[in-house]
Amino acid sequence: MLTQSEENYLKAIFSLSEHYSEIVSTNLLAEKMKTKPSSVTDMLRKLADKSLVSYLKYQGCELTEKGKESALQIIRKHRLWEVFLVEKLNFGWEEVHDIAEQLEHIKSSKLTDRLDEFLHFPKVDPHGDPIPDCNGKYSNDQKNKKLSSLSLNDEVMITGVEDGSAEFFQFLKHCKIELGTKVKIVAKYNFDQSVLIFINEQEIVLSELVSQKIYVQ
Amino acid sequence: MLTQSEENYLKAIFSLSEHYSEIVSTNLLAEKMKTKPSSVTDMLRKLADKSLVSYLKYQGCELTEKGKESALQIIRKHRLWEVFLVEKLNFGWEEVHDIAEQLEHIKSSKLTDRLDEFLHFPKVDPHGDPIPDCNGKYSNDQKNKKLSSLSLNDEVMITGVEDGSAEFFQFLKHCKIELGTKVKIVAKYNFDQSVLIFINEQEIVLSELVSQKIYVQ
DNA sequence: ATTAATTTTTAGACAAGACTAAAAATTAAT
DNA sequence: ATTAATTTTTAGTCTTGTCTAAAAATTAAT
Repeated sequence: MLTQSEENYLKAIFSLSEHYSEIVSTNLLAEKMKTKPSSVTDMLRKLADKSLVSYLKYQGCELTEKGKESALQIIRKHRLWEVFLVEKLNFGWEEVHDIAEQLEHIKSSKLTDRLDEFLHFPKVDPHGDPIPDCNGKYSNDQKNKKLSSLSLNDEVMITGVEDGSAEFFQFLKHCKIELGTKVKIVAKYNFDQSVLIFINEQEIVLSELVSQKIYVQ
Repeated sequence: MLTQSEENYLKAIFSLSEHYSEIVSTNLLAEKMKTKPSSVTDMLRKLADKSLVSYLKYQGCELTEKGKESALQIIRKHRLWEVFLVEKLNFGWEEVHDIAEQLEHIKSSKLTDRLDEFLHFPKVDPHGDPIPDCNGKYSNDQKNKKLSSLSLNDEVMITGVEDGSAEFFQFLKHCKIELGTKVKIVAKYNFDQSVLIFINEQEIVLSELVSQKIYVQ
């Protein structure tokens, strides 16, 4: 049985090896976990003892198959609860993360599977991230094309956003940028890589940073 | 902010002072918490430091107003989640307790209130226990008359059951005893205080112990 | 009213998870 | 190829919540 802390480490390692490299360094993990490298070393030993990560002193760590499976189950729970909070309890995008962060640690696979069924087996969470099924399988075609990569006059639909700060979500909310919203590229400015888009019957400018955090299809 | 352990102690003290006496002894609390009296003493100091209980060495403890409020909020969450599990996710009586035991520690009063609304402000949980409102107020008229106190030919409806073991709930399920089920007393046997009841088109005998754990109106 | 039995508290220890400061290993730089 | 800078680990400490064993207080019994 995993502690909450162990679960959080697994999730962090999974996320870092997805976005950076397979092997995750102690310092990077410490930064992600908002803790000290020495604490990370301690925890990596424990996770290695439980065969959840392979860990070599001074080399970094990597999830084992068992570790990956555990991580995916936690991610599954996190994203299902986010769907529940938004769809059933009318929470906003920006509010759900912290609550789901708590709910993801509830231990009952029966609860998870019943929740999945109750929500009609959603494929993505409210940010467009894929939800692993009960076997940990998921497809990630929702979040492969960034808004920043589009050409002039392209017309697309928003399918996801990068995990961001509450303030970022607040901004999206203000612009009424939601999953499923239709967007057209009206202009691209090379001097700062910002884009002018037509969305919800009006035009708005998105900075390069923002346009790289929005996924479309 | 309370730890999960502190919350569990508050809940236990609340329950014991309801069922036994206002002032709760260290040993009784230790038994309820399935821990040692010395651990209880340690925790009572902490809770007293936080003004959640009043505690006098060798005398026992009692919840303060603040402690009572906290306990009621935890109980509110526990019972709302039980309703959710039974009503929305089709769990059985006997399965919900352990999961609700985890869910009750999720910290977000907004979540609790939204859940309450989503469930249409239920007054009682699946066992007939009253659910405190967001101010901690509740009425306890559902669980004041025991089935064991009825007279011959009385016809009543089941409004609650005592908190019991999974095996007890299994037994109730087997007899199809649910909240709202109609019952008639067909016979009372003085030699062992058991009762013969007519329920769901058939007659069954309930032992004294069982009939004392079922509430009616 | 002493003694005996019970209850409760103290003292000291342990595991988990975190921290600081110092040491060791690795990587980068001249 | 040494030295310097960086990264990572070790050693020792702290807090929370638990435990055991022993001491102190309370209650019961003769």
